[in-house]
Amino acid sequence: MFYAIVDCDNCYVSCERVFHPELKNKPVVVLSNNDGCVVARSKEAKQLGVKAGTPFFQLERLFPKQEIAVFSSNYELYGDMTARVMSIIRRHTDYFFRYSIDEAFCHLNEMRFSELKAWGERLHKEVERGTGIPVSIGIARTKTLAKAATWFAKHYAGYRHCCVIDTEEKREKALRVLPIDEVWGIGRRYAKKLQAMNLKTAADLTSYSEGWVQSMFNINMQRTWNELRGIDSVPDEKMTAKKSICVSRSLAEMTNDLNALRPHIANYAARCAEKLRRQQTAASVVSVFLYTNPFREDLQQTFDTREITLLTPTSDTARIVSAAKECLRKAFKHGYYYKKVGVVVTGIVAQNSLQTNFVDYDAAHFSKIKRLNQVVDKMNKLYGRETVTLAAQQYPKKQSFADAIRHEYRSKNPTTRWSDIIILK
DNA sequence: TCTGGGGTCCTAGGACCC
DNA sequence: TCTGGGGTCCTAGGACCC
Repeated sequence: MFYAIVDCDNCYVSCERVFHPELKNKPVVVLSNNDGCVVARSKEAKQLGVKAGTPFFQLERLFPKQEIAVFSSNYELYGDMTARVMSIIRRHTDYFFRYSIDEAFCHLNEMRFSELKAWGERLHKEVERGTGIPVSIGIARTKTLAKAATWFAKHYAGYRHCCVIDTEEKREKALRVLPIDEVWGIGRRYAKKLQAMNLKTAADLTSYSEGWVQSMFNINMQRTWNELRGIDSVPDEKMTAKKSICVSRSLAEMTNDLNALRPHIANYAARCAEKLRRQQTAASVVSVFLYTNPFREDLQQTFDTREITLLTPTSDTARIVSAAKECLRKAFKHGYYYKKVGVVVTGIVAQNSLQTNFVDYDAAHFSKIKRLNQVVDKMNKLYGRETVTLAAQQYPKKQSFADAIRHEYRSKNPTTRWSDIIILK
């Protein structure tokens, strides 16, 4: 069996470019929420030396002479575009699962090199034709090697967007070229540690014994070591079922006002409930956290969190919002300026296997609430996200959830918003 | 002035129990 | 005077991913 990983190139930038073809071959970046820092860069922006995570306010100072196109992040657009990419991938394989917003792993049966290569090149073409988004494809016997293959597909045009590692010779050659810090599973910290020991490529790592790797690092590095040697060690299940759901934001402005935090927390809690329902699960623990701004060294710092365990797991918006509001009230401390706040739900179970607590359980009420939430989800899907909300989710001054954070350079939503689509007569 | 968001896993150490 | 030992559970912190 082979794994293929299909990865959208510079995903957010590619999504924006579909509707701005004039930006092809130009430096483009996409910013995080609040227009905080750079989260996606086009190839040209990378070549200019724009680093991931650069704060936006530094960009102009660092690149005064360059014309760089800048977009605020527009997750509605990226979600819709990548869903289209995924549906095309689905048609090309018997089994696949989404790994992140812009990546999917596929299982491929035993095929010869020429067939694997042709499969990848065909998929690339169809995704590009169907969505306008370029993808890179890596194929190998383990997920880590497939990831390595996509690195080659992206870095060498000769692979025509698809690199296959199907023999021992190719595996060994690839490892000798792949820099240690490009290995999937080795981040900045470990890369530094390995480089300090004079290990520079993936092959340098695999030349050491498993015992050495285990004693110097941990079980994760041992898995990576095995995967690089061609032994499948990262099971699919490890990467699918979600154990927690979190919705959080940095606020546009710090606040020490409990009332100002309430609508934020209510909205994040409501979004958690929606996510639970979408994946047909329920949660039994609701928690809220409040951070001050770590960059403001002149101010007192605090990290406050509270959680509540519900008698029965639920995905009901009203229930989760009210629990979150209670957490907020208990966690909040006067005299601190909070900057980042969020809601986390854990203790997640499948909705159809709900362990109900009989003290808390009323079948008729339960099914009413379930229907209510279904109707709300449907309306919000049809007419836009905040068509129906709880009063607690309302911001003063009729702001919407999306307006409550800064998005100065946001593109329109040509694929999902009625108002932006030309109506045919 | 301005510094993202959403996840997972492992490990060490403390609390607690018998 | 002398200060057990093993198991489990929880939490915080640190590492990783996109």
